[in-house]
Amino acid sequence: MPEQTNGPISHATTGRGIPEKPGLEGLEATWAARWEAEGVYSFDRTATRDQVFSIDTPPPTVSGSLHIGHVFSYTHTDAVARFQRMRGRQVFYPMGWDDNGLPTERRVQNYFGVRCDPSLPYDPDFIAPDEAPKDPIAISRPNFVALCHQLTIEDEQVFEHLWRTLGLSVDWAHTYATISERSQRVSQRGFLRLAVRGQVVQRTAPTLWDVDFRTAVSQAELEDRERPGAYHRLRFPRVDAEGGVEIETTRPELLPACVALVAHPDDERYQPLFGTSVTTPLFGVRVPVLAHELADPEKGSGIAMICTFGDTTDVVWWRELSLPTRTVVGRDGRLLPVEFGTDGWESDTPAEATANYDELSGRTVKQAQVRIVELLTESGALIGEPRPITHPVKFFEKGDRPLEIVSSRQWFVETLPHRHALLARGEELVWHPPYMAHRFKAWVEGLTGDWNISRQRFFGVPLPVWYPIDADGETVYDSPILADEGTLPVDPSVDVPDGFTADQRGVPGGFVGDPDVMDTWATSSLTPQIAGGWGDDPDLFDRVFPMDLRPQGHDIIRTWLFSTVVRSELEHGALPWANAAISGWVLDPDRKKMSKSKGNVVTPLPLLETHGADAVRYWAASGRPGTDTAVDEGQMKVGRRLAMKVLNASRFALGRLTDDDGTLVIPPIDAVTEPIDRAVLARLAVVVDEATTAFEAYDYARALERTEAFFWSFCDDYLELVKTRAYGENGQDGTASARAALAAALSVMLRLLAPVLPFVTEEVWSWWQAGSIHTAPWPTAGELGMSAGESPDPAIDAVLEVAAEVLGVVRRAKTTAKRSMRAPVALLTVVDTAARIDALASAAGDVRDAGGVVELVTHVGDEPSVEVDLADEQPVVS
RNA sequence: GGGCGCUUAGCUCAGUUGGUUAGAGCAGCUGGUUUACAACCAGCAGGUCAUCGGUUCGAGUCCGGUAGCGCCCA
Repeated sequence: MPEQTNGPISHATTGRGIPEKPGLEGLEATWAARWEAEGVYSFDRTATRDQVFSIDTPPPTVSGSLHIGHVFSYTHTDAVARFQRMRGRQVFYPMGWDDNGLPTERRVQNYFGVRCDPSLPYDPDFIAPDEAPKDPIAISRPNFVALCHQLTIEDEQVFEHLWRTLGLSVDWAHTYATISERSQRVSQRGFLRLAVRGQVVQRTAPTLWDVDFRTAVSQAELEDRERPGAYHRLRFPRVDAEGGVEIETTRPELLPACVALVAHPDDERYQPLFGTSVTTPLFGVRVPVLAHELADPEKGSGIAMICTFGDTTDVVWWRELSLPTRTVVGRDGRLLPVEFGTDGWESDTPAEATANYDELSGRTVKQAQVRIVELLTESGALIGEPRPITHPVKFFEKGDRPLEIVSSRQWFVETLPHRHALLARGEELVWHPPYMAHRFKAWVEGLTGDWNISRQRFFGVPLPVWYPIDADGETVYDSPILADEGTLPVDPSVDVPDGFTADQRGVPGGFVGDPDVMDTWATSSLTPQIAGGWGDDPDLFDRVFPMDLRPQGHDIIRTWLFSTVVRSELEHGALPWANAAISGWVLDPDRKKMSKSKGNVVTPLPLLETHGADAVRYWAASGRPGTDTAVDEGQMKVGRRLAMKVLNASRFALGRLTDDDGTLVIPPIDAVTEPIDRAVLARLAVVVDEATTAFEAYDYARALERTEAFFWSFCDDYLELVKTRAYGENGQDGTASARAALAAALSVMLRLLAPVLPFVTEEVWSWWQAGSIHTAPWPTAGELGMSAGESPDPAIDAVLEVAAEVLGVVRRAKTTAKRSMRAPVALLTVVDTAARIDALASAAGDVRDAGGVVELVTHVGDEPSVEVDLADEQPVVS
């Protein structure tokens, strides 16, 4: 570890000296390599929990494209991490790669031109073709998974290069991947612990289903999309009375799955019908007319048909009204074969019903809708023409066709029973910015079901479960065989449960592995446990968990943040972290949301190469917490200008501290005696307080803004005012004062800027200081001769204020007269209050030097004025 | 339909418990280069703080209404 300096200044310079022509080129590669070699960011795992600042970093999806949004939010986190490190905390800042799940599957399919067919045997000699063929090659699941691993390793290297170029201060020794063996072990262990407590259970239940991916999805993965549809008005004849009931539906093809009609209990139109029955058109199935509050009297005719299942409301009705299940939509999105007149499919007209249904069987829901409308029209059950509407339809967020709801056997993590506890955790968590807490609250309050974690996919963490096969060859799902925790991770399609032998797989009296994998969120919800070594490294875990900080985007509050809180609540009865810092989105330069389909996604590496890492970080750190921010190359140029200014101003300031023989002379802080020098340090002390307070509240943007504003005025005014005195060539008094102030101010400013501009500040630090600036102590007001929270002495502060103002008037006069800034001022006459004249007197020499003033005359008077008499010009009065 | 956020200079944004004349950067304009910096410096100009009303001695700031934009959830 580099040694930390105690004060701001080390008297014997240990740096490598000031370069003639400093530059920004190549700083990223140089310092990234040096930091790695010297272990500047390595986590000291002997630190106790109160000394540690631990961060649950979002593992980026490595199969996704590199996106400027990554740079944005990760920079915010890194700035906070660097601040905490300089404050003396041991920062636990691991990086993860999210390579688990569907995005990787899709990328592998497209990249190699393959598709997974789990029925095929493993081919040990399979090699992916160099170029993806037009028609995908079918390969076995083990071959497919191998390709997934192969590709993610390449993708991870691309990301790591980006992070290192950006200068993230992560400890690369703690890197993890969500599909790695350890992640699988933690994920499966988490599942088993839930299973033992009965908090994850298997049941057959209505499941949101994507017919293209052929997998279940969870509520958190839904999104609504506006789609055209049409209301079809259908007439249901009454069973024991004349007349009929007219309902409206957007999904007439689900008529054979109808199990009831429903209206609002207060709806007077339908109250006489409650408790009676009607029959479905075409199919002659008797269904009851029932009452439920969720029926909307304003919608359609005010009475709806309940089908198993058309939408999530159907599920609620089905469950709360204890209705039977008639499944017609299969997992491929086509209508299943049905024989009316059989058990569960009773009909008044079974032959006719079956004949009608045969017209639909095997068709997709879309095709079936066309056909059933024709049948309904012929039979006269369709009243009028279908009425076109646009309405929100539920999609899997990665899917292309509307979700269906099918009844299937799945594993569910219970969430609904813990809703109250989860809401309490949401209030306990400190949100930055605070209003983001609403998103979490609204999501938890809107939960409609437990969390389905089974996915019928190939690349993922397998459920660590087998099932016995009875003597008749039937799988006994009710008696799952859980894996032994000591054997994790397991793959039930390869591994054999205790008490069985491999040749008993799939035979009567034997066993079968659960074919499903877990939802990626079932693993990603455990990133604090994975990164912290839960179960594998309890010593580490105790030092880092619960973590201090979860940084993430607001778009994944309902998924990642929510699921992580659920798992920590169920497993540890605690929050997984104390703080959540929610970053905004990056918008394209025209402030539009970036998306692949729009083709406006900005990739980060070219920007880093053009402007430099510090400049890109400056742009990112200017985006306030939680605020959406547009990509702004102008802002990056400003950042680069700031970095250049840091180089030049530092070189200049340090040059003033160098004696003729080239040695750096830095007087101690108590050599600062001149009022104007004391004033600048007092102002800087206020900035230190402000920046510290801001960083403690995770407001890196405010800290940067305050520091930057001070730095520019420091360069524009103070540096100009003291440059001559600091030289000590004119034999002036106060040279030591100026030098001490310059050195102290520079040291403090560099450290204030270090979290945002790690490269240029480290470069300058290395000129004159030992060790890395990133492990140097965060500056304090105390080292500037002030107390924390102390206000500057007004009389002292006025010296800098008046001097800067007068200098400004002199500059304006020269600019107005179109003269060089070097043009001499023959006579400068200042009239002001006695106090301000006194203040100016304290800095008279500096003002004369900075303004090129030959003669300075001051008067006390009621009407303040500054008169600038340039040689050979008319006097300019201000 | 419910909730959250936003609206300040041409653009992007600060403006913290209400308190002098509302600030910064970018862009624009006018000038200036040889001992830190032309990838620079100095200066100038630019605003009915979305809108209407209320509280107050005093409102960009607090309260209410309206409009527009964005997001989340139904």
